[in-house]
Amino acid sequence: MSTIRDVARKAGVAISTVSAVINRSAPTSAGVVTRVERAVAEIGYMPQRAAQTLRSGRSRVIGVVVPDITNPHFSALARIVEKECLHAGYMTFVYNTDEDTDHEMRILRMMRMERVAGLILISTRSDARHGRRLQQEIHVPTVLMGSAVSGAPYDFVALDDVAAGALAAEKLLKLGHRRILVIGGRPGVSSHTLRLKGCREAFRRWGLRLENEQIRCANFIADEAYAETRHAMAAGLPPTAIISFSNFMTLGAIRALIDLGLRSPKDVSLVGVDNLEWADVMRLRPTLVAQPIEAMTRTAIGALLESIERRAPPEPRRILFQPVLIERDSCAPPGRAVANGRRDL
Amino acid sequence: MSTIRDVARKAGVAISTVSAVINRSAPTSAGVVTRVERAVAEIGYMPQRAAQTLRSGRSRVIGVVVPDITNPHFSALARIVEKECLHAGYMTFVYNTDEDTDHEMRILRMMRMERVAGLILISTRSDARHGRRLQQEIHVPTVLMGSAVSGAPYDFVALDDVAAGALAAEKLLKLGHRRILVIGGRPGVSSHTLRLKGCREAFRRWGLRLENEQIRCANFIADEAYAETRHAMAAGLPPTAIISFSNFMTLGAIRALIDLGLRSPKDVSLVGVDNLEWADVMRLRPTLVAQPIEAMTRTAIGALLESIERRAPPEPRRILFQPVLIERDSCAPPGRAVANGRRDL
DNA sequence: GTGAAAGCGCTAACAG
DNA sequence: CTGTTAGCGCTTTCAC
Repeated sequence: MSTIRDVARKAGVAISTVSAVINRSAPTSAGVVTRVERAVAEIGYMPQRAAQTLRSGRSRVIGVVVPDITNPHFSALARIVEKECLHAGYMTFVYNTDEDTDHEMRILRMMRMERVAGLILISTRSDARHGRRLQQEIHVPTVLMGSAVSGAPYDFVALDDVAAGALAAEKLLKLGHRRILVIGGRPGVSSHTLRLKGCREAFRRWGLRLENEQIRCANFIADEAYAETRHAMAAGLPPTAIISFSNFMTLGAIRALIDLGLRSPKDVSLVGVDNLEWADVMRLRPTLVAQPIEAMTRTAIGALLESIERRAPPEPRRILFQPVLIERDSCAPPGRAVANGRRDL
Repeated sequence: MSTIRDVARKAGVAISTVSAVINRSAPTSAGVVTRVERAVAEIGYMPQRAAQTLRSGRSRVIGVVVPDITNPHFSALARIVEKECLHAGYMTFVYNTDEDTDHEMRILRMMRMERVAGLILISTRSDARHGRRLQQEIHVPTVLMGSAVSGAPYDFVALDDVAAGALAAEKLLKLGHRRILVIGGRPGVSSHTLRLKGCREAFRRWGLRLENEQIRCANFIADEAYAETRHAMAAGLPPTAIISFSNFMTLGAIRALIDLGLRSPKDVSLVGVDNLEWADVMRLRPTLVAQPIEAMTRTAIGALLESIERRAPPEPRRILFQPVLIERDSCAPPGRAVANGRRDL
């Protein structure tokens, strides 16, 4: 593997000139540039990142920490981050927490060892104690996505979760549903808490109350949502409608409904939060509250790169995006079938 | 950020001793070990990877190059690689080629700059010219997955594509289908070519011939498969069955069939290659030829780590896994509906 | 076991 | 613009 010295020798210039040409870090004459570039090409020289990083103290790598890359929501996010970063000359380390806080910490420590230049973090908890641990582990510009963390001084880019919860609940309330089951995520995660808050507020606006018995937490896991749905529908007085707080849980609920031989919206209505790419080929075409994932991610990475470049960390910003209701076939007034021109389930 | 000197000073030992303790690279007494470890903990010391890499010439990072992380097949793969690598003390760089050969080369060059210790590569082409370019760009142990590359001296771990193609075709042929449309991937990619070969062989075994008009390449892209399906089904004499060579293309075909108001297996049968996690909640529950993705990936990463550790690159191996037919509701004899106890479409 | 010392390849500062 | 130089933090000899 050739070094910068070889290039300098070949091009007949000084080492520092080669460095200047490569990094455009000092003015260079056109003639020198071409000579250096030719030498680089001939030798097949590539700067050694480890040496650059060691010497400069900056790493040109951004860490992306997500719950589960297998979830289309996060793989879409990772994809966008990768592209934007590449464009800005950064590479990305993508890691999964599996929604496990200890593992999150372990990954953050690894990221620190790698001296990543910045972090995009979808954290597993939102409490202040977690915020403190985060600050202990993180020493680089960071933007939080998805769920906020109390007291953590980082930019936060996410869906307006209160609005999302409200949108889902309103849709059902308006149709006349009252016995609504909410399949929530995980207590302690702001996206769960705030969506729930949105639901509660919607109920209140209708002069109603969302009772605790109507809320079941499925930890954002499809199988748990499946179990909760089956259990709820088997009860003496089953819900007439279901709200699910995430894509995988919506899928779990759909599977449960199908396995029970229930139809939607005839037997039960359903609204899920998060987009589902192939919703329209499903037996039960769910009405969904979608997030503008691309815009959100671009904004996040933009904010991150900005705070990396000008090294002074600013006042933490909170940037919220509005959810969009995408209507399909899973909602109708309770207790009767609907004829909307589409066959359902 | 503290350095190894700080630790040495704090623990009252030599720098080289600290290094020996951390890397277990030389015998050390128990007393020294505890003293060093306490010092590390107290200071919060973390070795700087860039310095380790620079000095040792080894990087502890493995590059993973996939077509599209958004495809569940590849995100599952990435997940498994990440976990296995972490276990072995490696990190992973995951990058998307977007099925673009130039971009693949660009990524490989980046990987080289990063001095990755090894590569898991799902390449975009299989021809010998590509094999030569690969060898120019790659200078580390590598294992190819998914599609082979002619003349490239790397281990290859994949599905037995000929068997997969044959399995799909046999299933349909056995039911009596003759007008079968094959929605292929991309010419020049071995997974496409070999699956096609499998189909051809199956036809031959039945004394039939798969005509070129029956084959349409959709480049592994859902939208193109959608278009091909719509087009084929609108023809004067539409196919009675469809074979799709990848998960996204199967989804595209399903969407097309649904949009056309066609039912499966009543109007047309369908077999797809690749698993589809949520196949059972789809309007059209497709029979699929599945790959044992987890076993394949574990094998690949095992082979890679092995050739990284003992540095002599061995004879390239080819390890093939057998496909498994997962039957659902999308297959029946041509020209008549089937009553199998499940409602379809 | 210890301590000293030589770089890995690069950047950045400096005097010419 | 050039050439020289001093490290960045670590691993790895080597003599003790």
